[in-house]
Amino acid sequence: MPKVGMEPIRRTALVQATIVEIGARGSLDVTVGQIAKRAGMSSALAFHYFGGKEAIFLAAMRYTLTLYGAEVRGALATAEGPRQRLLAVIGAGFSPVNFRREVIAAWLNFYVLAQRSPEAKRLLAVYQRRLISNLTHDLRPLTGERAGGIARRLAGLIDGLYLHCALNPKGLTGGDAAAQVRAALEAELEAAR
Amino acid sequence: MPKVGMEPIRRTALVQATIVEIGARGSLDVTVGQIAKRAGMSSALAFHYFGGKEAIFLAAMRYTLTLYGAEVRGALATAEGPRQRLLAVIGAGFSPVNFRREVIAAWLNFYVLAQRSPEAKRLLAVYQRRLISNLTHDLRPLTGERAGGIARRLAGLIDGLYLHCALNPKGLTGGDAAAQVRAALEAELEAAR
Amino acid sequence: MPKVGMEPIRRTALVQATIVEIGARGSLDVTVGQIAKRAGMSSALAFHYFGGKEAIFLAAMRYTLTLYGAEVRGALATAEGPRQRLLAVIGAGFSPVNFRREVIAAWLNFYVLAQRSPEAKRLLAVYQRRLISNLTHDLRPLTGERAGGIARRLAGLIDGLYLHCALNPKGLTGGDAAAQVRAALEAELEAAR
Amino acid sequence: MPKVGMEPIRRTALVQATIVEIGARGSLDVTVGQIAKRAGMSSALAFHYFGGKEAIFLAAMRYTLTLYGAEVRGALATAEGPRQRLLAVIGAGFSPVNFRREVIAAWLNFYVLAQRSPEAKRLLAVYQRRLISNLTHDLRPLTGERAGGIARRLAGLIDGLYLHCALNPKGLTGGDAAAQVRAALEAELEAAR
DNA sequence: AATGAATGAGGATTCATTCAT
DNA sequence: GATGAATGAATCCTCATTCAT
Repeated sequence: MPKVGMEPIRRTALVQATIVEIGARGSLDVTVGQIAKRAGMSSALAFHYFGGKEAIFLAAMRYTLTLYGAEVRGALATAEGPRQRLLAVIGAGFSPVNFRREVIAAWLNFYVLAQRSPEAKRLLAVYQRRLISNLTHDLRPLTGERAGGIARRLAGLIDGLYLHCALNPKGLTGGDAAAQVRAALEAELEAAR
Repeated sequence: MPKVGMEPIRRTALVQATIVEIGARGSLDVTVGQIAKRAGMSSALAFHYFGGKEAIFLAAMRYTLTLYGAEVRGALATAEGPRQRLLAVIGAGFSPVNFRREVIAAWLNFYVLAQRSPEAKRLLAVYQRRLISNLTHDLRPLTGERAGGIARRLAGLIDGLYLHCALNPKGLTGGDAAAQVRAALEAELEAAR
Repeated sequence: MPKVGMEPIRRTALVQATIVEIGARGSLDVTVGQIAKRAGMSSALAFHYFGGKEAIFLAAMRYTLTLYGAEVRGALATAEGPRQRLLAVIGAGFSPVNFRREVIAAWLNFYVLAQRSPEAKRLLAVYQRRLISNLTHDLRPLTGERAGGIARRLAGLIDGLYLHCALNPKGLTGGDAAAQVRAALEAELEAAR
Repeated sequence: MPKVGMEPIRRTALVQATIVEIGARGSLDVTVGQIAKRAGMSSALAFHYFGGKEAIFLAAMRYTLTLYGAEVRGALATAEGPRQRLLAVIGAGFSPVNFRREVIAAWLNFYVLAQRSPEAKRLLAVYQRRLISNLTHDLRPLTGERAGGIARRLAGLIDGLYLHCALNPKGLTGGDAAAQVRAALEAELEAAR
């Protein structure tokens, strides 16, 4: 029963299905047919809306990064003072929305995608730059010129813990991981005092 | 002209070719034909020796992990005292042998492989456990019961920096990365004092 | 904004777009979507008017043949005497209207279409019969019973020169080609004297 | 039962099957699967040996042109004097080997292929050049400076008659067609006298 | 030991065509 | 009258894997 204005609905369905499929199979070896099926349509329609598999992947990346960005902004909105803001930024990455099994697996595979897709690379680079920039901004009042280095280390730790969770989803909850990053932050603040 | 005793030579050639190919393409989407060609033999022979593509990948993982393990042991052999030993463990991961573009890309893809191959997962888990165990062992005399947490954070940071290098090989040298981990170590030691 | 009486306009637009597309791509591997797009409408509308791709092609053929026929009739209208009439028939095929790159390419592909479509075959056969009949009619007063053979040869030459132009549009202008046919006519007339 | 040295056999089988299929369907809309099936192998093997559909088509063209060229050379070998040689060249194109339904249909489609494939275009151009050159060479002693024009007209007529036969295989035998070209030759010689 | 030959299965992509609005 | 939505059926091409030699 065809209708008008389906495009955004279909696109969103495909993007979400893509993340789920990548998460389920743990790799980008996902067929457009699988994605389309999970999204409840034919693969031909997926091609119609996205033009190609790569474009679907990139849309899924953008969607994920947008979700993450929204979470960060939301957390920052209510945070007061640098310390609270740092905790907000850290917590956002491990919030239930972002720290789901499939999303984590998708992240991992976005790094793989970035190896061959310049646009994917660019998107990840933007994410990293923003994260480091956010952290640096709020570390500066607390740690002065050390802020940049600390931010880089915290960002590295965050991504590393994501990697560990991609390997062992059961072994490390989002709360555990966030606690680890907070502990690292405390240590760095302590050392910078 | 077939020869005897070729097996180990062929296997090694294939394993190294596998790492190079994964590095070159940035993903596990590497054909057995490509690997075999780079190793200078027919794909049929690759199958003869390994029995399947998965087995080739796993052999490449074991090879990489073995190399890494040897580097760690070598560095530990000459290190004296916990602090030196910690620096040795940290440095091993960023030594020129291990911190090469293709090896880093291969590592990333081993995490992907681990999503679908239990054996790959096991190998990576062993690696992580050993790393954390090594770090904990030498952190204990310096930080007591905090050692476990710190080790986990340092391990996470190490893997996270690998991830960053997989994304931007030019932006972060092995030396830079190692310095970051050492800085984190210093901060943790400072805070634990 | 739908209007009434659009049918003939739409049909003509589609038919002309078809010839242009066949000319541009040099083959019948033209999608209905491409044709419809060039004609400024959706492919669904093209189906609405023609019922199928084959019918669009056949309409394009009829259009082309009609144009050609009109050119011939127009040239004959002012020609006086058999010789003038022969030159008129010959010239019509190489007139600027018919001897355009895309029309020539379309002709070639109509021969291909005729291999599988009986209707296309019929249309081309009618064209050939008329051409030979026209030539024979005016050759008779000049060459008597030899007229039929000469007509067949002139017709063959005309189509052969079209073929050569389909291959190398730059190498042979319409004027050159017409001159060749006229030269052949002169030779035949000379020999028949 | 795999054997060694199959490549030339397979290639030839595919090339011949290609001509038959193009002839049977009357167009280049032939699937590699159909060709491979008729040649008695899987389509994967066809790709293995040729690398792509286009390459199969081009090989079929080269095969056809080579066959034609051999026929011409064979006929010229026993011909004495310019007139005999001209008749030999003319006859070769309509000999039973070349003037078969499927070969004629293939020729037609090679012209279509030439619209999009530069290599196909080149091959046809070489064929035309050789034909005209052969004819000119033997016309010169008989017709002097008129030779070039006559050769071009005869070549055009030959290709045109091929086209007519592609349309109506029953209506014009190879013998009829050859007779027409010979008649045109006589007329030109007569007129040039 | 080594490989050329061979294929089945699968996957991205295209497209003619249909249909509800 | 007109179109966006939708898909089934191809089709090209790839690739892991097997096998006879």
